[in-house]
Amino acid sequence: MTRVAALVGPTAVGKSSVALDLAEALGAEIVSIDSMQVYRGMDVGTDKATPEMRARIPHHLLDLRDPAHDLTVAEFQHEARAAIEDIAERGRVPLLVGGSGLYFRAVVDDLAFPPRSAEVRASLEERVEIEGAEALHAELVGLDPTAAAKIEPGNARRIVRALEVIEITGRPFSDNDAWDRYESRYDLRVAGLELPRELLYERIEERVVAMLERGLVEEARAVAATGMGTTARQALGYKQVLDAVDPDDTETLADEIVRATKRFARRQLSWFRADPRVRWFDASDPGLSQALKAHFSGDGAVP
RNA sequence: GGCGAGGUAGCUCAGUUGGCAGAGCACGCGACUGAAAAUCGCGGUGUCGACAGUUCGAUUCUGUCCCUCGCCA
Repeated sequence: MTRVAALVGPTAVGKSSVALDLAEALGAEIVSIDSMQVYRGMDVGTDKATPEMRARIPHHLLDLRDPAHDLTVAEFQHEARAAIEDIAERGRVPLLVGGSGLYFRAVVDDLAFPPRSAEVRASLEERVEIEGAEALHAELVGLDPTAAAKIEPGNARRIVRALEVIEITGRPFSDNDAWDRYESRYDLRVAGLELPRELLYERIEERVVAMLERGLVEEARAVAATGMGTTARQALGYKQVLDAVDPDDTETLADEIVRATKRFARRQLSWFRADPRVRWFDASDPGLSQALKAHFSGDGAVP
């Protein structure tokens, strides 16, 4: 089995800089597990690795698409696995670094993503409009009770997807039981980075201010001018810039981005906390670097 | 100093013809199957400015005081 190391955690804990040091120590190359850094031109807002960092350690899965063209989880899964194989074949260690929970599991676990159908989806979405999400949820209860039990009746997005898959594949949406198993297809070792909440929030605030200073507003407008798909369009920071009522009111803008980012960080944490494979490390610990190296190069005496 | 408006959750405010105080946001927790930086679910917020009076019962009515804002001087 291919040996894979992973570093996960919420935004702004300091994954990227730790990753560089770690990659050097492990003889690793970095595979970004980030749903937004795959878009070209979205650099300051996604805090993408700089050219200097990339020169130091090769980074994969960055700048895969123009923002106008959405990249799906399934495509990401495919590309990331290819990168992992490539790195391993060259005798180096793939180091996965990022905070996109679904993308992480898509790459590392045997999750299958049934195809999509624009027509089926469109008709389902129309029905949500007229009948309401609850009605479709009721229908899902009849078709796939297991899936229905796990999806809230108000969550139109997930209900639509479940019904779409059932219609396309003719099988229950809940068939994909790999979901609950947390069994990686690789010889995987995961480290999670965390910080006391207050500190994490402070760092988020500082980071947003820094992004604004580095020209987030200009970047967002430039990218928007060349076109943004639905996915890129909702990226934190970009969305707030583009939706701003008063573009000159930087204070309100910064405030909104900070709030959204904190909310996001919480959701990231709740995602990774649920993964039993993650071994947590305090990012403010002076001995962090040492501890991580020990964790990844040790011979498997992991919890 | 006079007149007016107001003081209720961390914030913005709603409300109670007198009967256990409620929304949004924030915050905490959770779910997560081709948009996931998405989408959705659950949860607690409290001397209702202070003191006195009326009342079985006052955040609500009355009085005094304090504070904030606006206008006038």
